[in-house]
Amino acid sequence: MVDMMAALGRMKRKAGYHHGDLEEALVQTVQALIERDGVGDFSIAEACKSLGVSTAAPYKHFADKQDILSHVAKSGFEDMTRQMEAARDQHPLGSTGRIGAIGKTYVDFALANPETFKLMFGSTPDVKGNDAVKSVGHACFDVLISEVASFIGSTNEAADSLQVSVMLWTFVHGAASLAIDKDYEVARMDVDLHALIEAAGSRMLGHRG
Amino acid sequence: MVDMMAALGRMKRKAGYHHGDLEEALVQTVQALIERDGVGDFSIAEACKSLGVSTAAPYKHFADKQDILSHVAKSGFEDMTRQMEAARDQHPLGSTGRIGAIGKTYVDFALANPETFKLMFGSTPDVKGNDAVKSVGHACFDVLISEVASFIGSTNEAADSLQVSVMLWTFVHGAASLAIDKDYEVARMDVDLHALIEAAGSRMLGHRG
DNA sequence: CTTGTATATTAGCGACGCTAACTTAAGTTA
DNA sequence: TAACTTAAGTTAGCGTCGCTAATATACAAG
Repeated sequence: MVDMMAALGRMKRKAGYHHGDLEEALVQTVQALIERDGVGDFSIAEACKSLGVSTAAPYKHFADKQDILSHVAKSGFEDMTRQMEAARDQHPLGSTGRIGAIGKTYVDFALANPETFKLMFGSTPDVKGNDAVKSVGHACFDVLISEVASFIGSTNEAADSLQVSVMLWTFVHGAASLAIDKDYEVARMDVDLHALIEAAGSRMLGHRG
Repeated sequence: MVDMMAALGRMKRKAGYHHGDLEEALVQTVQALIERDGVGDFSIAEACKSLGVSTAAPYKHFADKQDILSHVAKSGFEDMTRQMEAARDQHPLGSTGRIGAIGKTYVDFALANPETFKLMFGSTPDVKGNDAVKSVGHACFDVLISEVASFIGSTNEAADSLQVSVMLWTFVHGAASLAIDKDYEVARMDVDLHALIEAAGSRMLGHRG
């Protein structure tokens, strides 16, 4: 018993105190469990078991379950922002390709991390109210919004760029949501997501009707 | 004690057996609790308490919690379908007003029953796999899809009406989702939903570009 | 080496989902 | 009406979970 615990401890210890970095390890483990079981069905207890710590240990690092979820959501926004910026930067300045790349990355992130995506944009009050989450959320939105704004703003058509930004975000978010929830499948529609987004995007960025 | 129980029983008895119609009462009570607490936080136990039955009673009518949720989702689709048909029928045949009315009802239903809406379109496998839910879900989709199809089909533009249907559904679903999850607010955008939908709808039903 | 603090443990409470065994009421038949 | 069947409810209890209190332990600093 003591031997096992000591061995486990050695495996996970990296620096500092007993576990090493239980806080970061918990966020990663919980994120994996959320993707496997869903936000509603995962348990902190299982995360503890797989990390070899007691079920009381997390409460030295987090206030409660919602607090852990907030950290997972924050990490998700950081990842998403990085991916959107990288995709955007592969297209020349001022081109519509930059906007398309951001939108496609938005959808691809949702498909790759559906439950984390739902956590990020769902309405759990404690997560949404968290200041750190709000902050990284704004940074993430700004990548899309400011890109659209700069493109529309540099066009001779004087329509408000904010309205177009909202329209694009709305559409891309709807596509991501219906795709990850398998609603297209349930409605017996097989949808080419990237083509769909391109078609809608050109209508919204083109002449107004 | 016996008096209390007898009195409670009398209050709720309407027809048939002990409670009257615990099955229907549970679906309604659970739906209300879901709207108050969210799909993830409500409890069957509280529904039982408020109905004056033991916590074991529900399992004479439902297999498990997911089964109750499926019945709530089914009821939601039935309500939504009725509302969409009623709104559609207030506009003349063949007009775009019929499509707009359906879309607006979709969003209004989501705003009025946000947690039920998330249950209906979220990806809980047991709920989505339920045959009764699938059936009423198809009926609901068909109201929108067939209306769009009949409008586009009667137009001289020969584009596939299915693509436009998908685009409209996607947009309306995104607007509903971002609105009920308060994501527009978090991104500091105040959005006039009906105007947004009208603007996007006219772009999608208009000339392609 | 002692002291202080961050980190972890054990033990346990209350709520929940669900089951097993039992009781009661409603409907059926003689 | 009395006996039987079955649907609908009860009580008791198991295992899991979120979270807390009290306690132990490892590291850091003086």
